[in-house]
Amino acid sequence: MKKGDRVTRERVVSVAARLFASRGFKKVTVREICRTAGVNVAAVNYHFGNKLGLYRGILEKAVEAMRETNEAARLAGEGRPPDQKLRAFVRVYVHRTVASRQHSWIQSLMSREIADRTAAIDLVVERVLRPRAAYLAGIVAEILHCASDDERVVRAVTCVQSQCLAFVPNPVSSRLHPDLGGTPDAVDALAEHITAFSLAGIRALRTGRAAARRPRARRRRTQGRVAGR
Amino acid sequence: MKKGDRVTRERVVSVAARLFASRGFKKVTVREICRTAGVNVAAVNYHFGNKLGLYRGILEKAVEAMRETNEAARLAGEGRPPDQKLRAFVRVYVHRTVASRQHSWIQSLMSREIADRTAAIDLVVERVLRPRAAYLAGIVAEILHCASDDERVVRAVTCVQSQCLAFVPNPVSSRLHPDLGGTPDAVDALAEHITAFSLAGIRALRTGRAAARRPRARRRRTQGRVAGR
DNA sequence: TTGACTCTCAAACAAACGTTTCATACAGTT
DNA sequence: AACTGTATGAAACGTTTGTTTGAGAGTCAA
Repeated sequence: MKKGDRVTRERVVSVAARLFASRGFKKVTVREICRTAGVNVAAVNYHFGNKLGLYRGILEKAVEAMRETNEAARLAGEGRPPDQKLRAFVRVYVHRTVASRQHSWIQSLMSREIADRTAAIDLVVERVLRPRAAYLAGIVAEILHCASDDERVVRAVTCVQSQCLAFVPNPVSSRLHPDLGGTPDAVDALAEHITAFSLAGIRALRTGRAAARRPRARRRRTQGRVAGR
Repeated sequence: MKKGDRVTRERVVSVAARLFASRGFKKVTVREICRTAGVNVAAVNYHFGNKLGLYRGILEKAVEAMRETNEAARLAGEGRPPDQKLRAFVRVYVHRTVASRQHSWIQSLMSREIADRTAAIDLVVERVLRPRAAYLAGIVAEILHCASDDERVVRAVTCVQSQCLAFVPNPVSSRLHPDLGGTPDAVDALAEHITAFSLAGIRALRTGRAAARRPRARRRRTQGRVAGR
């Protein structure tokens, strides 16, 4: 039997992406991929050289999708004041990563890649994360009226990104909270929450007003407990 | 040759904890653990039943250490006003997770567990994460003058926790930023940053002041971009 | 000394793994 | 019809995997 010229190849990619995302590179076997896809075991080696070649192909596909998300989130706020840029970015980003079933496998794959560093994590950093961080740093710097490489900016960007990622569904979050609700309105509310929280946090860094009502005096009293183990 | 009564067992645990944390359950072989520990291959099966038994033992050790961190972070702020409680919690927590070389393997193991859900992730959720979330929820609810199960509280707690975790060193963060500096002063500054950022964010949820200058009008204009792919 | 018990060791086991092989089937070209 | 290049199939390959085995070394008590 012959399936067609590229049918097998795409079937394998589709199945493998889902399986790699949910269980990782090592735990998924070539046999399982091929059985699920309904193709022969040799298909992977024929079309992709070997198992790692298949994984790399999927990783590149994920990177491309993430780049598109970056671009869309950037365009959504183009020409607006910085706080609106941030709001637009968070909104698009959260919609895609938290809500979209279409992109959920990417987040799983990435969280695994961070822990496993199986293959080229550098590709993800250079083509996705660094540009994204740079864009957000520009926004934050504008709000704070300071340079993009200011220590406060770098930290604030990390905080904003971490908050967006904190709400992507995973085995832990689904166990901690009943359900976050995937309806567009709920996601909008979530995005607005993150934006409001972050904007207030960023602005607090301007004067350090909320930072320390009792700036230094407390420190010595709690210090002893930290080292305890 | 005989090493001693419990020497082998502890050597295996020590080596395996490090290896599992850095490369995951499936990728680490029993042979490698035993070779590194300088013991026989059969030692794992003799002392722990099988490979999974060894892994579970290590996981329980990690859970116990995390519970201690929770406790220490809670005690550090006992009897203080809520914002000081939060500050104390973040300070202890960040010191242990971000700076301490002693606890770094735990974070690696957990981030892997979230992605892999190899074994009892429920144990971690029930005994560590849920109590921690509940404690933080109490603090936030006190600041916001509302119930602990308010939607804003749940979200704010998630945001605070995500910010703390965002600064634990991992392959991505070390590639994005040159170095966060592990000196106690730098960690103190980081903890203070997170606290200031979070407190401002939480307080912004009281009135929704910073939340939406242009509450709803913008939504329709950006909506089209979200779905784009 | 004897016996029971705990622990370690080298060797081997069966299963699962990624990969290779080779025959064969199809489509397009000459 | 004959040839060529591409794709698929069933079977097998050599390795690595977690685990088991059985002999033996060490310790303690009687």
